[in-house]
Amino acid sequence: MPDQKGAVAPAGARPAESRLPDIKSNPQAGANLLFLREEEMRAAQDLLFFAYRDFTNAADVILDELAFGRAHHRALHFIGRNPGLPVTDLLGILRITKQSLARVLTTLVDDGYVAQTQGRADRRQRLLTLTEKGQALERRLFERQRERLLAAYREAGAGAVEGFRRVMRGIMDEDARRYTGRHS
Amino acid sequence: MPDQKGAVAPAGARPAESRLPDIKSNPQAGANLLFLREEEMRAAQDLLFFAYRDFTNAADVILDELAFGRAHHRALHFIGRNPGLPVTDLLGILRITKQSLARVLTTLVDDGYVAQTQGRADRRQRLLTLTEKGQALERRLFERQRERLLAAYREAGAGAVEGFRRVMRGIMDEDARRYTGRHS
DNA sequence: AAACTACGGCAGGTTCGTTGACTTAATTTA
DNA sequence: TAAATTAAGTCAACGAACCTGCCGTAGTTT
Repeated sequence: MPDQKGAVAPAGARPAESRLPDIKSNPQAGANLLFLREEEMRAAQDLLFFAYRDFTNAADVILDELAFGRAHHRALHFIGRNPGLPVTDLLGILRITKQSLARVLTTLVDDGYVAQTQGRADRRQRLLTLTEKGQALERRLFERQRERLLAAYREAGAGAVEGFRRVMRGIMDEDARRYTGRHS
Repeated sequence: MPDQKGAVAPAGARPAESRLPDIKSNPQAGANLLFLREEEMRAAQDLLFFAYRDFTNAADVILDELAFGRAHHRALHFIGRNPGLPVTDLLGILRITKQSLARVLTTLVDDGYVAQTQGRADRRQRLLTLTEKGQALERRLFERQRERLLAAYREAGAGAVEGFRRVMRGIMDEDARRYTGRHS
């Protein structure tokens, strides 16, 4: 969408003080700008849908092998990234109910991918960690997504990546912004 | 993650030709760079999860009112963006089965949000469009996501938005890249 | 001692995705 | 023109992953 403004208010066609499009003095240009804004927002909806769809899809081949779903992958990812995470915190990250998490967590623990250890400070807590088997699986899943991401990052360049990060963090909730800030 | 390279190879500590970290001559720095890369990729997984989670969530309040789900929203969005879209094309965009789509499409048509017209060139086709009621609903849903997105765009700035676009398009599949290119 | 919290589990329900088989109508191909 | 293919719809059955509401146990806080 390059330089649509120029098409609406070509330089030299009017006195100097109205070279930039002005919504008040030129309702036509204002409407046009609003339209561009709107199209930009809708295009972003597309971007989020397709990028998320294809990114998550990348790991599905491996998950299918093991009869696991994406919920299992999400749990593995966040436990791997936060060793010793209490169940309540994981629930807060995933924003699902205890029962939904229990279903995937039970199978992950039973199959030896995730270990639970009693909290020292608060013995009610079950702190979650990946076993070696769990780490190995998480790594396999990660590798698939990594390829895709690495290619995208390399192609886009460092500046684009920084912009990507800024916009993505702006889209998410305040608490998620805080959480993602901890890691960087 | 600013300027970690400087910490590994401080300027002036070595002859000029090795100021930039070199994986071959300095395996320690190489391992460190690989680690940074990996952490960067995992951080991106977080970004995609949280941004998508909170972005899609934004419209849920309205969907709940009408007893619709996200599948309905996705259909409304892509039909609204592509008036006269044949069913097969919509299936290709959403990457779901005919039956999954039929379930939401039937209710959308029955409730008067979506209209089907017979294709002129190929009369087997049912071309999908939003009715006025459908457009109004799509707009309401869109407004919720728009606020969030607009704030993120405004905060991040135009350069960051361009970077965001580049990375997102890099993550998605080839055909999705082609599709998203059509609109811009 | 009472109230609260962390975790687990049960019962039952919804949304949204799946496969497979079959029909109708229209188009394309041999 | 007959046969094959395609667009769309439909039925039955299933599965993944979410939900609410309720209860129990153990540990912590007030």
